[in-house]
Amino acid sequence: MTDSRARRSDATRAKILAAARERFAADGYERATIRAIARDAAIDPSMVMRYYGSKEGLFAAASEFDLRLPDLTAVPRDEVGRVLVEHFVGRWESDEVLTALLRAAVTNTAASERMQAIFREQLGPVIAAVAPDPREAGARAALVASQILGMALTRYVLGFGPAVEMDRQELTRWLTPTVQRYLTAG
Amino acid sequence: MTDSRARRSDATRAKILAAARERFAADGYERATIRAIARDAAIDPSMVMRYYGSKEGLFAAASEFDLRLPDLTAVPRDEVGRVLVEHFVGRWESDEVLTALLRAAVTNTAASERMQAIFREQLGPVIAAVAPDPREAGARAALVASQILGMALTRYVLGFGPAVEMDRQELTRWLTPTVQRYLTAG
DNA sequence: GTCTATAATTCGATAGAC
DNA sequence: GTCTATCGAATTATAGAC
Repeated sequence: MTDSRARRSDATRAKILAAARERFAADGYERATIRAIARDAAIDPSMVMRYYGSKEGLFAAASEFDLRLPDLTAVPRDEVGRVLVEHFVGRWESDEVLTALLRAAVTNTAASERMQAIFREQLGPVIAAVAPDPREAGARAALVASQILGMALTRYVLGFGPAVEMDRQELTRWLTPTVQRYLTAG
Repeated sequence: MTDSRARRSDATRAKILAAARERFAADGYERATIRAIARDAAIDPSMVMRYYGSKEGLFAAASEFDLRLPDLTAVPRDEVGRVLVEHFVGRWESDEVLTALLRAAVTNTAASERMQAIFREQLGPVIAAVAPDPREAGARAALVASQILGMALTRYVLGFGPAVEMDRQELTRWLTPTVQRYLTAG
């Protein structure tokens, strides 16, 4: 499995996925065409179909994502908001998959469900561990998602002037009390 | 200008705009086709082109919008957050243009600029009138937009379970302190 | 594994009859 | 004002040569 053919195939697959993430992040699901992705990856469009079967299959492969959330039970209770906000801002700016997922989720059902699954399955349990009542974890996760996704929408997708010009520290300072309250307020 | 031909023309235009708003709100800019809009309006697709010139022209006409924001200077300072949140939630649920604009703005530059213009030109001055420092009005408007648009995204566009199940009162109760702080905190 | 060629759709937009 | 017919372009996806 480590001969030259397998390695070449893996490299091609990786190049396709990298180009796909960029295009889906920049253009959304419909406008990101297989042809453009193949052009960016410097390979033939038919190879994309060969490896991933369809445009939907390609998106599914390109949008796998792990939030890598920290364990909030190891954080002082009055610091969980700041820790979570800083983690999300850093995660958003270091990986374009989240932007691709957000842009695609608005018009593509599969992408929307994946986004929902990420917040429910990855953020939900982390919140359940620190929320006053674990039964409210879903609602609290939705509130956190509304502010985090709203920030990402205005800053990274729509590019609203003042939202883009804000530096990370100022942004974190504003969002921290909001998320802290959504996590722990009674 | 009130003869039968002019009236029929106006009625046709109105039907087209209503169908366009529905389709743009449900499908976004790319997936909402002129053919589908014309089918919904029970007219010929070529009439859409005749009246609005192009798909972009149709979207521009269908997405004109007035937030109808209240005058916050007439509201007690510690109530501006609640008033603004209640107004936005009501506005969002009574007019699908905002949803159409949000869905289209993610992949269409013109829609994104229009959304930005709405928040800058309509929300900006209202905030400048109540913010501690009017020079911060842009940043505060962006923060309010991030929470309002994020709520709309999770609740009306993505349809996250817990965000949809929350009733208006509960939603308002959670968002009010956030917006109040973005408006008036020092 | 990689490519050419093309099928099969679908779209926005136009021309022109009535 | 309304319609039929169609153009030209773009897309996903497939078939098959090399």
